[in-house]
Amino acid sequence: MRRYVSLRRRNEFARLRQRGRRQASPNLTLFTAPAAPGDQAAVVGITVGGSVGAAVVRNLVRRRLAGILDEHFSARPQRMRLLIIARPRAAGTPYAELREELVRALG
RNA sequence: GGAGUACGCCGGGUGGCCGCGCCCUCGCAAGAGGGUGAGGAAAGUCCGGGCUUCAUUGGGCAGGGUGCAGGAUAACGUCCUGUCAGGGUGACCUGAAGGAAAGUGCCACAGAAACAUACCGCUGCGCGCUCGCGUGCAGCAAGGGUGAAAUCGUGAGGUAAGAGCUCACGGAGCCGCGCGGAGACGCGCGCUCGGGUAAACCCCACCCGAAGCAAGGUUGUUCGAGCCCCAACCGUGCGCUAACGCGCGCGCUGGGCGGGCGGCCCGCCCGAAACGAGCAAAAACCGCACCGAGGCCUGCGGCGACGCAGGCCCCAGAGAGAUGGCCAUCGGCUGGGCGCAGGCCCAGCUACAGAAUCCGGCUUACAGGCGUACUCCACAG
RNA sequence: GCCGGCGUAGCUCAGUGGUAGAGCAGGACUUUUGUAAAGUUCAGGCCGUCAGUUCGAUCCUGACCGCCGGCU
Repeated sequence: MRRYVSLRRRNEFARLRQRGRRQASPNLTLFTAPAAPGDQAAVVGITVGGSVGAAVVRNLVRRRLAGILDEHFSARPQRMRLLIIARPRAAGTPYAELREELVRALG
């Protein structure tokens, strides 16, 4: 079972972008907010835009980020809302580096 | 052995840890077990179809596409076998390859002239004189020069000078005839010998209704405009009149007006059948993931594309979107080092790329490797 | 996913089968005590890339590349 739930609706993404706390690092931009009432686990959205690369590259980045989050939340379950936006540089960043960056950002 | 051509394929294997979608079974549930899960291009969206909705009584115009022949196919701009032209020593490759003696347009600059022409010229005759030039008329298109292109090429004859004017060899054209071929076309004979451009308009032949799965279906609701007008005759009803008749309404017919036939016209239909606009909409289910122009194997027919028959198989599918991440090891290729050699060691590289309605093609991207057939060169027997 | 449109000077855009332009911006000069404005003048482009048709392509045809938009 996955350790987090996906954000689904367009307006939820928009709300998190506007109201969430913003945090930037070389490869990623993060928006975080406290969990909404009714959330059973962390609610996460991952955005990988067209500027990152072609479909194969975008899929790889998204899967790596999802893998890191899964590992992280299974060790330390957390209820929160999170939006991760991959920046273009993330395409060429190795897995270990990406994991370190994301884990540090999550605290 | 080297260089190359064509066709068909593969494009990592094994193991460990942590994970994901869908389906089935069990379970009240949390969950557990089992099965299954990207490509040759899934890409670009360039063609062709299936499917869905709209339109459909028919015709025309406009528009778009294709363009050697015959065939294959559900269809195609694709494929196959040929023809012709061009390229290559060759195996083979490439070609939007109908029509320019239907018509119109365009062909810059240069050049006399780009469509029918004569600048420098050549020749004959006449005249003039300063006696080798000028000029008039007639003939010629060989030479010069310009251009991408100047009207068959070369040689000989011929002539005042010349010219397919004649001859030989060669080239081209369309028509006619004969022969061969299913045809494109080829061969022979006769005839003719004045450009190019149709990926310019165009002509000819053939083909095409429009949109697209965010199509569309099922499950609702609100609003807007609109319900028509005119008329001689005819029919009919009502009213007035003693009656002839008159008036009004309706119908039929005709005309108008409005609407529809997705670009236009003819023509047709309708006048309340239905039309238009919005919200719902942040939704669910279907379409849609088992049955197909399906895949694999074998046989038969065909030069081949392909077709037919039999057997076996069921083969990804969501709706923020699964098919992954990390590690080890074995491979593969390239380079370097060591070794007589089998081989060993080190380093680097291990591609292009990710289904969303489904098929058939085309095009583009791609580390590296395999197989079959054939060609040329070198060497050996 | 499906369907459209556009690439010309640093920027915004014309253009057409025959030597590629305009405005703004830039350089130099004139004018001014100086600056601005104005005027004169100069430079800047393989017309997105690669093939094909043509004597000749920015233009016509095809394939790629990049950018922008619409459809629930």
